[in-house]
Amino acid sequence: MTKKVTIKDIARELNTNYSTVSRALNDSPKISDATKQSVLKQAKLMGYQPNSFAQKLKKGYSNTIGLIVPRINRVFFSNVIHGVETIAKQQGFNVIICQSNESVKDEEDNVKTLLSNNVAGIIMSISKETQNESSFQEILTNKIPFVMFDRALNNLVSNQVVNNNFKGAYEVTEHLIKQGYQKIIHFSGPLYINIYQDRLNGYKKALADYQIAFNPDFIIENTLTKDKGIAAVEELLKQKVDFDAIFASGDYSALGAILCLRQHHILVPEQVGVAGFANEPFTELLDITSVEQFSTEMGKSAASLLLEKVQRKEISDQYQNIEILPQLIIRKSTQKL
Amino acid sequence: MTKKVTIKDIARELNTNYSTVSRALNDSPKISDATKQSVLKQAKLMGYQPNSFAQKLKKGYSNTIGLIVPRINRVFFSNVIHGVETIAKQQGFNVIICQSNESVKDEEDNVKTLLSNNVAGIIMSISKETQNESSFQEILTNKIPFVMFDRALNNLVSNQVVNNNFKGAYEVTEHLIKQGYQKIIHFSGPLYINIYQDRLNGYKKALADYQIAFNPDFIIENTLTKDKGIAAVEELLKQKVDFDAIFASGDYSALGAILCLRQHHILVPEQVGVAGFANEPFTELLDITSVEQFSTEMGKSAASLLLEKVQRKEISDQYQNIEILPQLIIRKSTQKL
DNA sequence: TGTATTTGTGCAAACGTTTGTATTAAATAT
DNA sequence: ATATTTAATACAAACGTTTGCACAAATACA
Repeated sequence: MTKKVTIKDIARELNTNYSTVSRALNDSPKISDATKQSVLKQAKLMGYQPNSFAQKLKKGYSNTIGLIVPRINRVFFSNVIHGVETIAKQQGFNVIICQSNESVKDEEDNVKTLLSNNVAGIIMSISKETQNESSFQEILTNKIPFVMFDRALNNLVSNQVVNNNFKGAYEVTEHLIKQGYQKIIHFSGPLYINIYQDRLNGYKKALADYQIAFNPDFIIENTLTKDKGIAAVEELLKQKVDFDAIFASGDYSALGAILCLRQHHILVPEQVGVAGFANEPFTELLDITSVEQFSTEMGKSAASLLLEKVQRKEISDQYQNIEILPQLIIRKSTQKL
Repeated sequence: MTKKVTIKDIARELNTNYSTVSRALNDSPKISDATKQSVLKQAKLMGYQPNSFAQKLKKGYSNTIGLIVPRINRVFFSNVIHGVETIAKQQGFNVIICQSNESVKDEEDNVKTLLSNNVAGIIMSISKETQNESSFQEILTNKIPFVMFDRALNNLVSNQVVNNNFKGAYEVTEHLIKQGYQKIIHFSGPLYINIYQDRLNGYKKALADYQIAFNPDFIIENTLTKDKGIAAVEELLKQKVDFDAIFASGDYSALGAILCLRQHHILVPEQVGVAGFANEPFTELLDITSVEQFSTEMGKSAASLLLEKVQRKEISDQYQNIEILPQLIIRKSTQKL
């Protein structure tokens, strides 16, 4: 580990004072162009790299923001991270990424780490375990800018960037109806999670708007995995339920449904239309209708919102609530016409 | 932003010197238990958070490592990140993640950022553009521990964690042969990239070992996308090439091949067996034989290796080369028997 | 009782910057 | 020519820690 070059070294070499070097490097108007040139040249020559700790210590703030996600290696979240990174970098900020592993305890640790790293602000999506703000109370009391995305606490007023799940579900259902499907099954996720509740509501509203009676038996609540999708269709067929479409609140269960239908030689979309939700990469590959959630956009929005707050040092009680409009992606699996 | 509590504040409150407070917080043996107690109590009371910049400045090193990947939101890389994070956290290190966006220039910027953040070491996978070490020369001259993973420069001696692509390809091919396939097409990626070259070599070796003549016409070099896979099969059928299996060096092109074959009512695996490489999530969903690369393990290995170097401050010329053994995942798409 | 040792604490320098103020030299005004 | 302003640079303090050294009090040893 060779000794680091400091501004003092440069100053010594140039027979000048290190404050001059500092100002020259920061392009201060008090320094003549000639010296700026020579300092810059010498700095490059000696391979000078500013010591960011010293800078941050002196300045009292860092150009770093924190990002807490439940899991880094999930398509949705890695896209959000990508979005956050993009905006942050544009504005000269670094991002420290933490994962909570869906655990409240880890979440709390992450918050501590970020705070002692003096981040300028924090963006987070809470873990599935998180029921209240105790794990990130310190953010709130420390009063640094804070933005929640996707999953948020509904009883906590804060800056938020969330999806309009209601609308997404409404559009899927509407599309199915317009394609001529009438008996639409809905695979829902656990209804205590608000996003699934919202989607169910969107589905109901669309039915109502098109004068289709809502049938509670058509709601199948499960965990939306591929296997649950298969099992659900298997059961429907066994019970000889009369249906002509499935709107699954998650892509994996939509896939399962399709695989099972195909197994039974039931044509998709001709006999049964199937749509998912989330626009997982495989839906494109398999031509499954789904709903794009613009995860990268969500990350960008969250970062923009946070950095706006950071820049103007406004920790006001003015909270902002940004809604991302999802987009229906129509593919073969629902195109009967 | 409330004023931060410092050790001086604590010292003042306790009518003692701040050096005593510092030592007490660091559990120095020179401090009596009584004072330690009272300091700790007071620190908690006042909500003290150490200023990590001051600490890092003073200590001259940080418990942070840098990670540069081409893209954060790729399944492979996000898994690697996950692995790195896991090990780093275990050992009390933070990770700063950067993405090069497959650009040499960004790569260079990332290196600069990381170095000025005084990271203790750097893990990276080079961009597709990167042909030599110029973009990260500074790491080498600064002599901080450095580990490359997956993509590495073949003419640069360094610590590496790479996949044994040769073996992976060999096993796929061997498996196909053992299933009774004899006329095996190989979709290869660009052969100037070493991983594809390695896979091709593995394929050739397996053929040789099982006394199957190598037919150069069976090698189709493209970019391994879904569309290229479709196009390639379309062409094979048009040319009436006699083949009974396809080993694609990437999963997407394997998928394309399957979709195209299905379109032409050719049964997979009965008439044609198809295998991919990388074990992308969708291969499991669609039952496509592929090769697992243990990306999370790769991240863990890279992090362990780096941290080992970091801990013992050994920047010796002793480089380590860790090989990850890939695993053939046999699924329906190649199970003729 | 006096000296040596241990134990705990205080003092002050240092890490590498930024930045307010002082100083000098040059340029302009009187 | 001298006084005044301006421009460029130098000096020094500060950011919040860690840590070597000095010191005082308490204990041990002779």
